Amino acid sequence: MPRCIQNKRNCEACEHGFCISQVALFSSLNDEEMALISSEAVTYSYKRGDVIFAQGDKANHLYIVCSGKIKIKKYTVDGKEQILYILSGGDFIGAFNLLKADQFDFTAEALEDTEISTVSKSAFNEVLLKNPDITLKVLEKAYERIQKVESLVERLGTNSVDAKVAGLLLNLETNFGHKTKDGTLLTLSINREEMGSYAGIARETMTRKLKLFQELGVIKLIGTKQI
Amino acid sequence: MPRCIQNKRNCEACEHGFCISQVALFSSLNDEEMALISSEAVTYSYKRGDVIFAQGDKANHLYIVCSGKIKIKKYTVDGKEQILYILSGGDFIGAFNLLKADQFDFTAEALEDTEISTVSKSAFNEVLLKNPDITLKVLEKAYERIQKVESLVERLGTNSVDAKVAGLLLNLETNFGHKTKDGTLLTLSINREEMGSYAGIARETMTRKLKLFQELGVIKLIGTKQI
DNA sequence: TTCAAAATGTGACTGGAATCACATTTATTC
DNA sequence: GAATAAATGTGATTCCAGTCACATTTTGAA
Repeated sequence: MPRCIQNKRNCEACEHGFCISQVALFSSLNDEEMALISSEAVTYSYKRGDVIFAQGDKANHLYIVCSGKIKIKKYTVDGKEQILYILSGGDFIGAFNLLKADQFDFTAEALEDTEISTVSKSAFNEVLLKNPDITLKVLEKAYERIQKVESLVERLGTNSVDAKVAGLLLNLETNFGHKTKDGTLLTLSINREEMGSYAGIARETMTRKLKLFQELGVIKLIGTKQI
Repeated sequence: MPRCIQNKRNCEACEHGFCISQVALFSSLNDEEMALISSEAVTYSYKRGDVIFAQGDKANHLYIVCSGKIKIKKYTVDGKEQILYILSGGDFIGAFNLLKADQFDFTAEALEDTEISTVSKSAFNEVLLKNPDITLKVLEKAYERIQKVESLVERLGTNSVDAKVAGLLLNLETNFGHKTKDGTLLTLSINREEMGSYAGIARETMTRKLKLFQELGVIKLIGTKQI
């Protein structure tokens, strides 16, 4: 069950009551199935810093990001936070351990004002059984996630901190950057601490490396939120 | 196409011509489907150090480890090798990017004498289309892989090198350890360099930490290959 | 069995990131 | 808009893992 149930309600952004339209997974559903999921779905609102679910919580729902951004993170044994993914509109989490209602082994936290639709696994499974092709789409998404986290391993395995920062910037650029006339503009929803936590380095080091990269002319910092 | 085709032949370990029996994925197949895959499958032999496939190779086959062990690794931008997984009998790789015949983004190398059966993706897909329940099993395996690599991220994100080594040892213990009367015996198929490459630290540091752990009485080194 | 090659152990050194402390800037709340 | 809290920048310091060099052991091939 998601936290912050005080804001339980339907999604305002779309006609289905929740954001099916945004999720590629459900694009092949017919009206009936769409209705089934819609009737089951509940949307919640979160503000920056709100915990959506935490490591150890029961994982019996599927979480779809309608709008905003969230971070998926783990805590290392020495208490550091390690970010695994940053999810935005259309992304979902909690769908891969289909039938097993086991526990989350990571925490999800909102990075900005975010709307999340939840669907119970039982409803999701019901649709899945009738639409085997959706299983294939889920598998595709699982593969994408594998690729993402494996390349994160590659970045974390690097010794050079410069390379870690560069890798992070490239990753953020491809996922969240917008092309403009003078290069790619990246509007950050994460602070320096979180950038460090994603790249596996300390906050201060991130600050210093970004400054260094700017001096080298590779990037240009606009305020503290845009690159 | 796998490398080392000089040893192309059928698997000696089982009656199907390749090691279907070992793979949980195929346990629900009927004789006909079993025959289809078997007729397509080809088994190859590798010795320690042999490359099975490399980053950039065309990924149009599924690789099943019949016996032995292999490592799946990436190279970081600074040229270091980073191990992602160690696979042993019954494990497989190359099945998640089903229809896409794209390129491998990692390298597979034998850690010891190893037999690998390969099945073309087209044959695999054919069986998959007729057996939707196998897709679910594939998804389960994908989820297992996600969990493995995500916990690797957690370990690599740790600052404490002691914790990295401890994490590695626990991981190896659960996957490859054998219980004996005085604790768990771990027979290593990887050397100190590779242990370091899995844990994200240098070879010399691994040597030193193992020595330290032994002095602390946490582990006992038997020769260089058993813990 | 011998010899060469690979793996491991070990000391010395160094660099650079983590950490700490605190000033300064930016964001939030009332 | 003022007050407070959070985020960021920055210097100083420390420490420990990476690196290099080389001795020693183990392995494997001839």
